[in-house]
Formats: sequence, C-alpha cells, structure tokens
Amino acid sequence: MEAGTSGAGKRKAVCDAAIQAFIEDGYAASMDSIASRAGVAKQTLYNQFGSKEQLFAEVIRLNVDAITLSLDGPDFDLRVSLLRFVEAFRYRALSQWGLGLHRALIAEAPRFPKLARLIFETGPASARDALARFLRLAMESGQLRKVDAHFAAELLMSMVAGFERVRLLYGVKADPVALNEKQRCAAIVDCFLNGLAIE
Amino acid sequence: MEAGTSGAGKRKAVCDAAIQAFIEDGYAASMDSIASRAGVAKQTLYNQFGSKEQLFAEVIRLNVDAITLSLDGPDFDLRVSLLRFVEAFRYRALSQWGLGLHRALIAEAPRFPKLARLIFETGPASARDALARFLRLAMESGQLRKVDAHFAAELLMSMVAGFERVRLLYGVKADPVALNEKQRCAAIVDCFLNGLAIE
DNA sequence: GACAAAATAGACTAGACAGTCTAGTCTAGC
DNA sequence: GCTAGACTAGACTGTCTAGTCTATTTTGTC
Repeated sequence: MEAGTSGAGKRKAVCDAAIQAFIEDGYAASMDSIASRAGVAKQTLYNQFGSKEQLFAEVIRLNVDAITLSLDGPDFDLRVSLLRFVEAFRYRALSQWGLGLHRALIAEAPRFPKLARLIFETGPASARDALARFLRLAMESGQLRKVDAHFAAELLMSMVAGFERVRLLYGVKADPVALNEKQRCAAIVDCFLNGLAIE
Repeated sequence: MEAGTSGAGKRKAVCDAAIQAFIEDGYAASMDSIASRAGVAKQTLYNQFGSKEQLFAEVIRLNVDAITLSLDGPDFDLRVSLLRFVEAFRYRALSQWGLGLHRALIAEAPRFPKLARLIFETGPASARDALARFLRLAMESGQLRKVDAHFAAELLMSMVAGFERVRLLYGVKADPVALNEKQRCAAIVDCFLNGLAIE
C-alpha cells in the first residue's frame, strides 16, 4: 500500500496542498482547487476539517512556529550570535514562504482575530521574547547599554524585516546597486551594536 | 443646488466611500456596499469608473502620496529634523488609515502588480529617497558616518514601521509596559544616531 | 417650460464558490 | 468473501457578486 492513501496520509497531503494554495492565493484559494491539488475529493476536506475556516486555521497553525535559535549559551560572541539570528530571521521573513504566509494572515486578520493573535504570539512575539532574553544577558554582562530589552529586540527585528519586507510584499525587485544579503545583515548588526554600545 | 449632487461632486463622494470601504474590507468590499455608502446608484460607479479594478486603482492612487517633509534646509538640527520625520512617518504608517491601506494593497499586490509598483514608488520609496538625500547632506557635513544613504534611510523607516506595524496588522494591542509614542520615537532616533555616529 | 444629460431603483444575467448529497468504489480486518 | 468505514466523482443547492439593462426621475441649460 502506497503511503498516504488514507487517513493520516490524506490529511498530510491536504495540509500541504492547502498551505501552498493559501500562500499563493490567500484565503481566496477555493476548496475545489485545494482538493484537486491534493489529489483528493472535496468531500475529504470536509470529512477531515469540517469547514474552510477550520482548514485555514489548522494549516496556518501548523506552519508557524517560533524561531528557537541557540541564543542562550553563557559563553557567546555577541556579534556572531546576532548575525546568526539575523540571517535565520531574514530567511523566515523574506522567503517566498514567509512572505506568502504573512500576506495571507495580514489580509485575513480582521476576519480571524483570535487566530491572528495566536499566530502573532507563537511567531513574532515569541521570537522577540527569546531575543530579548538573550539581549538582557548581554546587557547584564556589560556588552550592551542597558535599555528596555523588548524594545531592543523589536528594533533589531524591524531592521531586518521592515522596509525590505514591504518592498517584497509589493512585488518590487531589489535595486541592483543595493547591498547583497550578507553585507546587509552585517551592516544591520553593526548598526544595532553601535546604537546600543556602552557610552 | 446642494454641493455634490452631480458630476464631480458625486465622484468625490464615491471616492470617499470607496477608500473607506477598501480600508475596512479590502478589495472584497462589494460595489453595492460602496454605492450605498456613497448614497449613489451602483450604475453611477460604472458610469464614473468603468469597473471595480479601475475604481480601486484610482482611489488607491489618490490616497497615496510621498511624505514631503521639510527636511532640506541647510541650517538644521539633525536630531530635531529626524524626530519630526519619524513622528510624521509613524502616523502615516500606523494610523488606522495607513494600516488599512497597507493591508488592502499587500493583499492585492499579486493581482495588481503594476499598481503595486506604482504605489511603492510614489509612497515608501519616494519617502526613502527624500530621507536619503537629507541623510547624505548630514554625512557630507560630518554629522553622520558615511554609509550608503539609501540603506540608512531604509533602516530608520524600518525601525519606525517594522515590528510594531506587524503587531497592529495582526490586531494585537500594545504591551501596557511598553514605551509610549514620544519615548519610542526618541529612542529610535537616538539609537539610529548612535548607530551611525562618527567613530 | 422644454430639452438633454445624468442619476436612480431595482430587476436581471452569468459565473464563482462553500457546502451537501448521492451512488458507487476501494481497503482492511475478519 | 463479507462488512464497515473511508474515499471518489460529480451533480446539486443556495448565496454572493460584478456587471448590464431598463424605465423613470432629477437636474442644469436655454
């Protein structure tokens, strides 16, 4: 028997098809298109998930998680750790996958306020909290000026996924003269470290 | 004759109703709801704009403009000017109006790629360019470290409308412990100025 | 007042889509 | 082989919406 011919296997196929469809077309993706993408009868979607809203909530929940980076060792090089974080977060936020999820969620947040809140907490807010804990360590060990750690964490995340994410969401290509990825990450981290350097 | 009973007056009423509807419900706002909001027959929408797509494009275009701040005087206080910019930009990006426009546009960008590009250029990109010109002046007069001015401008705009805009788009209220608006703007500008201070 | 342009209400078409239903098939365990 | 439960294709319902059409009324101009 081929894997995924029934039960949990089908469910996985449906989830994969659905997240792909929602990333491409937002919540407007039709149940028919999801079913045919998954190679499954439409009724199976309703058997497994009950409704489009529940399917959407389920696959979004499955596809958002915190960035749990190894930021917490006591013996760390601050700049190297931040660079690692910035590169990982940049990928999450600016890949086609991350952009599509973001777009679909932002568009539907007014319709799904509880889901939106949940996703915000388990996604961006949880990453910010982890980063803030890490930055607080750095502040306490005298490597950074002592400021509100949550504010500092939000600042760094904003620098990575602010203007540039907007540009990508609008579908505008990068200026060819602009810095490349690595340079940009390094420039951001350096600016952040300077900004919060001890006087 | 009452103002707005015909011709250009109707057109204005339709535009106002339409932008409000699109901000609240995105492109999904129905033509019927826009017509009744404007106190106008649906046919009038089609007489004036031809189609929903054209109406959308038109009202979005009308409602996006560059932030043209008085940033260009040769005798300026860098910190004060940046604070003024940051507060103005913050309002544009984080008001209900700005958030609604942003949400509607992001959601529909794949469907209206040319409009999206146009809006990006006349909105965020043009504000960035103005800020970059201003920052370049500051760099040349020795008030800031010499780095890519476009990069620096994007960084400052990101710091203002990055994480926090995402939070608001997700409909999540601010942490009550967080900094207030003025403090936040000041902290951002100070961090930016430190980050790009002369060695 | 007469005329033409524009607006109005509301019925209508055509198509898309969520969700249901049916009749029949496939699979697993006995 | 038999049965139960899941799956399938596809028809069907009801609803919603963009856009059209028509008959009527309003409005501005002469």
